[in-house]
Amino acid sequence: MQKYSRQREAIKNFLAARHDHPAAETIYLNIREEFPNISLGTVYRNLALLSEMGEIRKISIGSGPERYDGNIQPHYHFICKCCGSVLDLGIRGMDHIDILAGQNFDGEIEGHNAYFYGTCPACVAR
Amino acid sequence: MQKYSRQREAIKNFLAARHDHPAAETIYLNIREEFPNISLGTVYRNLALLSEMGEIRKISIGSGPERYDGNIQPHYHFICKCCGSVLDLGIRGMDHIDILAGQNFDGEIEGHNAYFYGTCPACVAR
DNA sequence: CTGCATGCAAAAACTTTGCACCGCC
DNA sequence: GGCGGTGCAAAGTTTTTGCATGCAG
Repeated sequence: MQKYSRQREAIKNFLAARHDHPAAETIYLNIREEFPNISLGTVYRNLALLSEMGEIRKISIGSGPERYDGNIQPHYHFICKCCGSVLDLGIRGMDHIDILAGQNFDGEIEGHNAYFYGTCPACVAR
Repeated sequence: MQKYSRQREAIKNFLAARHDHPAAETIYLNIREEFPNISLGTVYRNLALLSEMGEIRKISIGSGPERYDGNIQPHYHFICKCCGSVLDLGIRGMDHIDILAGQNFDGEIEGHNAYFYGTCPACVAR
């Protein structure tokens, strides 16, 4: 059975309040303001636990450290090639792609991971 | 200017002949049969070069080491949660998703990365 | 009390890099 | 011969893990 932990709670709350998809290191540095003794190991352990429990989402962006998202509603991400930021995209009508993918495939498709890349609004303006 | 290198050629040919999307380590172990003195560093350097030149494709599968694909034709991948194998999927009609993604977004979408996951035919049978 | 969670540090896993030497052009 | 490529090893980056101690149930 799992026990309550203030550290885990703090990590979860921190992620719920952010929308910039921070990496473990960033989370660590921020949580440390509330728990000066917390260790990076604990942050990683709790991020793994929370994402297994489905309370947060782990997102791989192709290079660099993994990012974490407190928003577990289905949505997609956009990665700016220019500044590296990770933005949320609200895309509708993409549920069918699993079916599309399964059409000439004998295995069982459960789902997919996808992200888009390009130049974000801020970098386009610059 | 870039020079010819037998090692790079061998890596490229090796990838062209495989369809299982090997990791750098696997490529290294195999190329070593032809070039017993080749180093892992050289393998990584050439994989980076080849993928920058667009002669091979680097594919991130969410966890573990990066995989490499000698097939540069546009196609998608399927990752088996059971055995970890990476299979090719021939999916048609997914080009529109970049447009879909750009509909409520002010940045510029260049493209996307996506992979599907589930249970592969071999693991379903088992 | 019992056992999961933590802090700390060491280690693992993966990839990159500095440097002297080698070999393509 | 000049310069990019290689081999080797060291180091960098990100993540995991062992262990003694702490704290929730």
